Amino acid sequence: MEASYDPQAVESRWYQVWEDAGVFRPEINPDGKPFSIVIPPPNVTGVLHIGHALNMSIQDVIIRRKRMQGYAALWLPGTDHAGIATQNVVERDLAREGLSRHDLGREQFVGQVWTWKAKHGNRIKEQVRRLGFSTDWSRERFTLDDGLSDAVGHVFVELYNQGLIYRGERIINWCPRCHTALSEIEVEHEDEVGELTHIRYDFSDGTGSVVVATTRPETMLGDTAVAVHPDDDRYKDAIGKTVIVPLIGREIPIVADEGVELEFGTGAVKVTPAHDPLDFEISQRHDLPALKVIDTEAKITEAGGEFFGQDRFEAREAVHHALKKQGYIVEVEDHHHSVGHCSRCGTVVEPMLSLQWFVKVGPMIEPSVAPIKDGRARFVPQRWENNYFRWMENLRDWCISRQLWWGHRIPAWYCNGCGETVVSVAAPTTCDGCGASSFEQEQDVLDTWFSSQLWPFSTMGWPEETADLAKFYPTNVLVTAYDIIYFWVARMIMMGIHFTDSEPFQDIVIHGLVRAADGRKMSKSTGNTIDPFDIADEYGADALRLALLQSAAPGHDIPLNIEWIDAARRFGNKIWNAVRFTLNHVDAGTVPAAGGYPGDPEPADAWILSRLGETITEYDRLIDEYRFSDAVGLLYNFAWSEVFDWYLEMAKTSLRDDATAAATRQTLGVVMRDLLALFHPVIPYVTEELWSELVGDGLVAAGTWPTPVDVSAPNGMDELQALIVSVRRFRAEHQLSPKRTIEALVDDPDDVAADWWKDQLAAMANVAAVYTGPPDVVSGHTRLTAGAMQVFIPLDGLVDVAAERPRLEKAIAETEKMLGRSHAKLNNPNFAERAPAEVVAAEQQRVAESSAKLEKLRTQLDELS
RNA sequence: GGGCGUUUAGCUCAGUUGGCUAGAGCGCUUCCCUUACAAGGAAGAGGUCAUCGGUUCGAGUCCGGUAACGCCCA
Repeated sequence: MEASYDPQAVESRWYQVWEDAGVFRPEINPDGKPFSIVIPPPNVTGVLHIGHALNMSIQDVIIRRKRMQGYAALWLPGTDHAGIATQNVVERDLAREGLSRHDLGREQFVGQVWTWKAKHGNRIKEQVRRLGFSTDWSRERFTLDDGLSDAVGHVFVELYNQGLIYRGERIINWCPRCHTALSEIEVEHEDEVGELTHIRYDFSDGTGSVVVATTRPETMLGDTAVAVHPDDDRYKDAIGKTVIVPLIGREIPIVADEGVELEFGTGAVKVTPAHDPLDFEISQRHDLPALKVIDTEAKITEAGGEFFGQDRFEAREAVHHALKKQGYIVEVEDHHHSVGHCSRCGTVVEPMLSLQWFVKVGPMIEPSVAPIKDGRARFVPQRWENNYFRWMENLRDWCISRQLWWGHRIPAWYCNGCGETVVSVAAPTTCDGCGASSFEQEQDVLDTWFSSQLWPFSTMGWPEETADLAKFYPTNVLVTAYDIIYFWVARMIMMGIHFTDSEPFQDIVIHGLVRAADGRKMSKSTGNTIDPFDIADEYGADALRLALLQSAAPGHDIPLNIEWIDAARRFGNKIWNAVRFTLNHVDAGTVPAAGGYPGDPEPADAWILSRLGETITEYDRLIDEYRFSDAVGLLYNFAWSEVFDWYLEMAKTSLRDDATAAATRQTLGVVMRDLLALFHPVIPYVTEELWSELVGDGLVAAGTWPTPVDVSAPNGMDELQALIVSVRRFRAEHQLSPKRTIEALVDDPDDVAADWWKDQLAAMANVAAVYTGPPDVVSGHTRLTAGAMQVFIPLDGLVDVAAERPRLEKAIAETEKMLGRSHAKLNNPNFAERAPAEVVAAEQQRVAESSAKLEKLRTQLDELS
């Protein structure tokens, strides 16, 4: 083995081995209980970012452990087709050649996208492998696969037949750049400072005017009413009158509607039904016409008169200018409001009246909330369920049609004879209405989320009743960041309940977003992204995974600091070297893959085995509770602070003695082996490599999960460790070289430690101890205590007696303070009365210990002089 | 405007049934190249747990108010 750990060499070696051995297929544990996770499918156009790395690191910990525990564990990978994003990418390529998708035509364009996907779609797959994630590639899925597409068609037709999908004219969010409708959640709202323009609309009878306030003056071109609140005294008399739209000259009514906010602006609002959702609702209630003044290019339509053809923002200026010139502008004030942007391209979305397909969500809300309410499925951490409930309660019908070519084409046909709409998976042959046999298929495709909402079951073959579906659905866990609870999680629950009569997963594990070290969101535009593959190349995939998991406190964002990754990398080197040390004493490949604990361990061996058992129990508990940060922290500290810093050092002493070496060699081997197994789900590469050195039999990836060892710690270990630390501290305070052996007398009146620790004290603190009991004359010694045990160090010739004084005085002061605190507690009658007995007992114990210590310290101070 | 979250060591963060003498990593100080590891070891300094009030024998932890910051929704 190399003296230091080289992640690159190790991490390129193992993935293929795992795959070839079929480790990632549930079939490796044919008799195991099924356990399944479906991956949140990344976007096929994309590259994995550090958020994916976190998301998948968590899933890998869960699934690798379950696999080692003997479950038939399935982690199903795949990607989604990301309608807009993918189409955009290919269109961009075309644009470079001066072409648009319309030059190619639909069929050829879609072919081109498939070609692109074949060429670049494997990138993600390679990245997933690079980071060591143990997905079952034999079950990889893509949302546009035949099977998944069948599921989409089936669901669309069913929902349509159940009256839960309809086509209608509604206000939708239109992206003028992507040229498609967007759903509410594809719109990102950003606070912006705009202007609230107050415009005067004169009554047509010349008796006065009302002033309306708007953030979008250009939409006035499409006004078909002015609305006020029915309870607004200011406008009581105006209701029923008509006003003239400035610049346009159209006469429009003033209506009373409860939807108007009394406090906003002047209390009177202009109503533009074709370009504002609220206005559209008002128009429905008052039977007002909707007039489109902005087209799909975000340009003013002919209805906009002299502004025809202008871009909407240009028109805003122009309209404002014209109004001002003609004296209609009463006031302009700064105004903070939120403006919707296309989540894909950042363009300001245009609310627009449009004929689209919608899912009627109302009837599905209650059934989707129920499983969370009654605990059949749960969010971890639980607080996310509130967000879920709130969102579900406010759910509006979901616009699912997209004016794209890349995606599932809507299975609706329009009869060329009578215009009848036929919804069916296969193209209809004859029209029921008119008997015609010529149909035109709907041009639009479905929102990508429409297919990914089926992911947990469509990937397993649904609606076919496949073996996988029977065995692995519903899945056990879903792991995702909180930002797509609405987009995705809620819809999967909705569809899972509706179509499979089962919640698609039991535990919904929500994690945070990985942010830049300064806490800001990572984004390409601010240029503060960290590429997980750069990290993997420089520090190793294991280091990245370890750092992410250590930081992954449930549901909280993670500011990613490169120092953490560096620390994680150093851990790899540390465990590497610990195994290297082990192999100096244990023959390579001789440690059994499981079991093999010594029957008669030496004291230090017994101690570490007992601590190992406790650690396993706690580690299991924390992972079962999805507290990955705590779990990994626990194991990390156990490995480094206890196994490496204490046990390996104590083992050296035992290994030198033929009488004790055998048990320690055995312990060393199994403890290191179990550590590798426990760490494997977190840092799979280095542990697999070290396993191959140490165990030489099978793969840890297909190994057995350790179970707690039934061994008790020997008496006296705590005291021994405390004494060693005390001696080292004494040495440091008095600048005594570690090489200088300290002579000491040791007293162990209760015989807590027998005499096994004497060699340890010598090796770990360079103390030549004589085990005698206290010296005849204690004066001139300093005394280090731990419990009942004491070490007497003669100061003569070692340190100036006076130099010990400050140390003792400080220790006395600290002990007095502690004693005082304990006394105060115990003197409080309520404490003794109301606190649990064990707490009181512990406090009394503490008093006893502190008193004894204090007494010794005081005696010692006297003895110095 | 509504909701949620955060505020703990110089920095970034843990701290889940209230018992803490409050932890980790990095940074800092001192010593040590001891044959697993200097990508290391040993010892140490550093915190009135944002703030005010309440509940309790006991509050970083529970409740209420305030402030600052962040996120989501309107």
